[in-house]
Amino acid sequence: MQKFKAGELDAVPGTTLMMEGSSSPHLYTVLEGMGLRYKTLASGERQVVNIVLPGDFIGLQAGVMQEMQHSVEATTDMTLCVFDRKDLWSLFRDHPERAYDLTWLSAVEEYLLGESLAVLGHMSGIERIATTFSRLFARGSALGLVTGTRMPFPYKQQDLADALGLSLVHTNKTLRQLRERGVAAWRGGVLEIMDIGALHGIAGIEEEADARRRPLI
Amino acid sequence: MQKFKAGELDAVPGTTLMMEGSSSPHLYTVLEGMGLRYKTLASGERQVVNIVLPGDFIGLQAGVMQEMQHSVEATTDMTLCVFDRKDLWSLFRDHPERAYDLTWLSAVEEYLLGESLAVLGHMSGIERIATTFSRLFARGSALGLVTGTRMPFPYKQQDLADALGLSLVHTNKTLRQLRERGVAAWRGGVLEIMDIGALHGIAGIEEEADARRRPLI
DNA sequence: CGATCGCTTGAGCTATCTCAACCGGCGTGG
DNA sequence: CCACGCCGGTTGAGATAGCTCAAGCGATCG
Repeated sequence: MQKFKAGELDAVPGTTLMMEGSSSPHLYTVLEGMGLRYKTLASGERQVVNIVLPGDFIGLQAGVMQEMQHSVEATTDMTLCVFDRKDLWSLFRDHPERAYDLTWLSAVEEYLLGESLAVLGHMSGIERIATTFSRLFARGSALGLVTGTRMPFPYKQQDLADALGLSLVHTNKTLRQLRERGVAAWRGGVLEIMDIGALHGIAGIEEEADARRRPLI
Repeated sequence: MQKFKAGELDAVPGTTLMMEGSSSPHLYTVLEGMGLRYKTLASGERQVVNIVLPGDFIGLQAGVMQEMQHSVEATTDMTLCVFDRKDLWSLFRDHPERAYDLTWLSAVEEYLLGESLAVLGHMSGIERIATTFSRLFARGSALGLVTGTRMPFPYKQQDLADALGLSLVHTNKTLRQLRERGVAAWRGGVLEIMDIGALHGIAGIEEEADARRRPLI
């Protein structure tokens, strides 16, 4: 995509990269850092749609639709690769293989959202957290963010609560349970998986290893 | 897309058009009828991801990823326009404007899933149902499915429950509430909106039409 | 006519919510 | 350098939305 790259952007924690309802002139690829993608509801509450990690593409919606339907915010310092939105069409015209990749990304995104939907729709608090930790850890592994049993997870409990549709209080108490049971501990921005078998057990993952799942990312 | 059309397919109620985990040789556009898109969870429960209406595209995931991550089933008789999966790449190569449309569709899909996520994450039972009815009615209007205050909605209560992450019993009791309050009644496969204002009120839609779309600072 | 299916309703149970308070660390201003 | 205020996290207690179990009902079908 070199010829589409318009520059690089450094963002500090708290920066809003995309605003719900607006139409950004830029699209981004995350090179470094972590963020959050979220929607703000009529009630003022926040639904975290997903966690943004390196490699993620930001702004496809704004690219093909009129405007973004969610906001994106930097949680840590981030480095982003910037593209011009207006180049998007020429990418489709001149680089079909790139366009194909983009659509693939979008399909993966859709897949992940479907998974999340199932988590919110059918799981208890502790199952939601365990599932989230498990998937996050897998993603983190693929990205080389994992060191031994730990990976950075620089969010607030409120962020996780908003992602999982749980109250802050209940999230906190459930995290404590996982900690006391020796399954996983999340403190000081670091997630430590102490017993991945137990974690999968809680998450309802039947340890089928690779029988079924192909690496998506 | 004429030149990609490979044929038409008629499906009877209950037909599985796409199977989770499989890789279909065909993609479809819905010409007529209604269906359901759903995931089956490890626990055997079902998460309805969304409702399939005429105009919807089915199978993009199978097209660009290895396999489908959800199943699609016909609820009523359906007529579908069939495409060959192997033509997908040539579409990107030779018809960028079509490829662009496809990506647009995918982005819209992602948007809808994000909305659903917010519904499951932050709304009470009655709010979920009201929101769903409201959105459905809007979609139905655009498709010309609405006659006066009614539109066909040929599903089971269990389907709605599986979509909204509620138990069947609670769904039933909540539907009764809406009926008794004179807001909406769903019987015999027909959804009737009796008081759309009240419906929006419950759904938390503030009737501001277009005023809302500019919270830019 | 029995069986099945979708819908309805009742009753009790509990996961999760809300309200409320407190605690430790950190940054800022006096 | 201290004191204060704020933020994120922690904990307790009471309230409740929604769950599960269980039973009954009417229509449709073979």
